[in-house]
Amino acid sequence: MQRRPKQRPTDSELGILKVLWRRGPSTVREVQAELEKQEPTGYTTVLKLLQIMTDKQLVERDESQRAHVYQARHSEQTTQRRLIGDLLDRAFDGSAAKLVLQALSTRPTSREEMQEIRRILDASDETTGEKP
Amino acid sequence: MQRRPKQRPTDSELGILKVLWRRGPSTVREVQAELEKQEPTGYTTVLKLLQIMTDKQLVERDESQRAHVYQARHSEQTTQRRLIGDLLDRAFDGSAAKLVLQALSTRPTSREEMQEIRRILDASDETTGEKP
DNA sequence: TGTGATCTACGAAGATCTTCGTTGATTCTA
DNA sequence: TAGAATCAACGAAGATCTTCGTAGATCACA
Repeated sequence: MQRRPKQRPTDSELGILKVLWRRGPSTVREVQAELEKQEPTGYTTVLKLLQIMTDKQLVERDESQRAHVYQARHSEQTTQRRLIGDLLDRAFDGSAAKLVLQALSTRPTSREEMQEIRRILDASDETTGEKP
Repeated sequence: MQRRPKQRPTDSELGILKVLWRRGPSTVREVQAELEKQEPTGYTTVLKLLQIMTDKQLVERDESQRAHVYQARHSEQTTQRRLIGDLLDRAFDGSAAKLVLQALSTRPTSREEMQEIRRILDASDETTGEKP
């Protein structure tokens, strides 16, 4: 009854990754202090999660100091893309366009951001060949 | 140590919802037969999941016949929006634009779909006031 | 009518997830 | 140098997730 090892980070793991992306390499204590600002989080809870995340290859551990230093193994952007790819396959038949349309109609988007999206679309046009 | 009841469907539950969206109201047997096409899935496994999904309010059950008939409680579009909103909050600081940019740079998008996205952007422009 | 097929309900096993207490080692400090 | 603080490691508890076996009710039909 074994399940395929899921590389997708859980909610708690994602919370820790966010801290590591923001702070860079950090000790358990430092991560715990950051998380504590948002909601009560025990020290050993964070430690255990980081140990599990090390096993899962989500983070790397530097044991050269007594207080081990952890850092995210993949960048925020890479992780975001994986999460999107995951969601695409699970709920959008793999169509990025479907997801984009839903996303745009769900949340407010600033003018600058919409311009940026247009720029991406235009750039993509050029690579695939623009119509005369 | 109780967790907040998560309304987000799990992967297996999403698989069942997909069938219900495609087929409409269905019996356990019908759902199981559909899932079976993709991978071996036991009858009681599907039954149990549908019972749990009934408790979670993900589906509605019509017990007027011996073979109960289940149907999705929320549309595919509504569920997709919830999943996006969830992902936005968990990994994109709530910014739809960030997600859209990553999605577009991750998966190939057809010309027609890009046109559709532009149309959405333009329509959004009109509501917020176009620049002179 | 009786036998086999089909259905729901129930519980349990094994995996994963999250939290936390305890232990023993190391470091700091009065 | 003795006691306090800090650290990693470990295990366990309780929740959720997924799968499946079994029991009991109902139905089809020979």
